Amino acid sequence: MHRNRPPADVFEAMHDLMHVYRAHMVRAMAAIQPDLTMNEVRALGFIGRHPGATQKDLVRHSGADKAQVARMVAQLAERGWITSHPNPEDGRSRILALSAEGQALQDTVRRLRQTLSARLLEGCDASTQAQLLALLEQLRGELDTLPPPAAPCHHRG
Amino acid sequence: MHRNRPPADVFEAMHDLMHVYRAHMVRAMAAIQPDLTMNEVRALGFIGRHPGATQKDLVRHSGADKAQVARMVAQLAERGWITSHPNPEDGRSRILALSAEGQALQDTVRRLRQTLSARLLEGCDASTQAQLLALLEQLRGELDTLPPPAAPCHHRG
DNA sequence: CTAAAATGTTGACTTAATCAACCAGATCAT
DNA sequence: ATGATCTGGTTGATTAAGTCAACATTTTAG
Repeated sequence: MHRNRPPADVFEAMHDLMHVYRAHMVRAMAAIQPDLTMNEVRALGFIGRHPGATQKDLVRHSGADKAQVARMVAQLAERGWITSHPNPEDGRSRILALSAEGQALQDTVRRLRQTLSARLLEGCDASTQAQLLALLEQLRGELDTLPPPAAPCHHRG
Repeated sequence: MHRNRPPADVFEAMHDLMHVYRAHMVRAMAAIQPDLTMNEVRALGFIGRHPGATQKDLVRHSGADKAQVARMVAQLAERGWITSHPNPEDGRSRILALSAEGQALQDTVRRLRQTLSARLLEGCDASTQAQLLALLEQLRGELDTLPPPAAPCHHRG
């Protein structure tokens, strides 16, 4: 058991890697902000990366149900991490943005993640790192060109 | 919105990629076996890859609660995907293995995953693919050397 | 103007995950 | 051996997460 034989394909390897990475992040996050889910961290990241985004965008990106996103957003706003202003261009939707505290937290998370990834990649030279990153983005680009799935995904990640 | 600016670090890129990949897999799996969770698929994969594994091994690998693993295993056995024989070397534990149906399903899943990954990687030459795979495994190896997290992770993957 | 679609919100419900107590088989100390 | 302790596994209760359907409001199409 626990033979750790090499995985058969890229996704299996990546999945395993993400699993371990996730565990590390969860642990580190728990030390900083215990009452913050990984989903919430991810939502904060998206909002920070996409200023002016609306809830619908978050729904599309996260793949989660819109009801669930609504609740998460409400809670994040209630806890002061994000703001949610009405959209002047569309009376139905609301524009999301990080609050100052949310921005600070987001910076902390990003620093944490970069520290972890730097620690991982310190064995590789710069060109290998760059190649890996480029490759990952290329892969995602190709995945996006494939017919998108109709069913909502469970995500968690 | 949906600017898709390049992610800042490897994990963000990998996370996004895994997200899209996962959605594809979920969709494909739903067409084959609608009543099968990704967690269950992953458990089947682990059992298939680690013959003679016990529930404890699955707990350690998946990071899920042992109660949850017990329930999942029970359900998988009830549905005929796996068998669960008593361990002759330890009266408490039970040895897990794929049934014939489970093995067949596992093969289907593996083929599916490999098709998807092949489709993704067809743009890369063989050496790049090999390098990516090696890099991923190296990264996981390094992650494993870091102090393991105490808290159980939510996984979903 | 009306009909249909889109965005969010809410409530009821199902599923997954967590926690704690527990049992039986192993381990260890004496 | 005997009892204390530990381990793998099971069960029940509780909590969190995710899903589904109905609704209000606004926008868009015809």
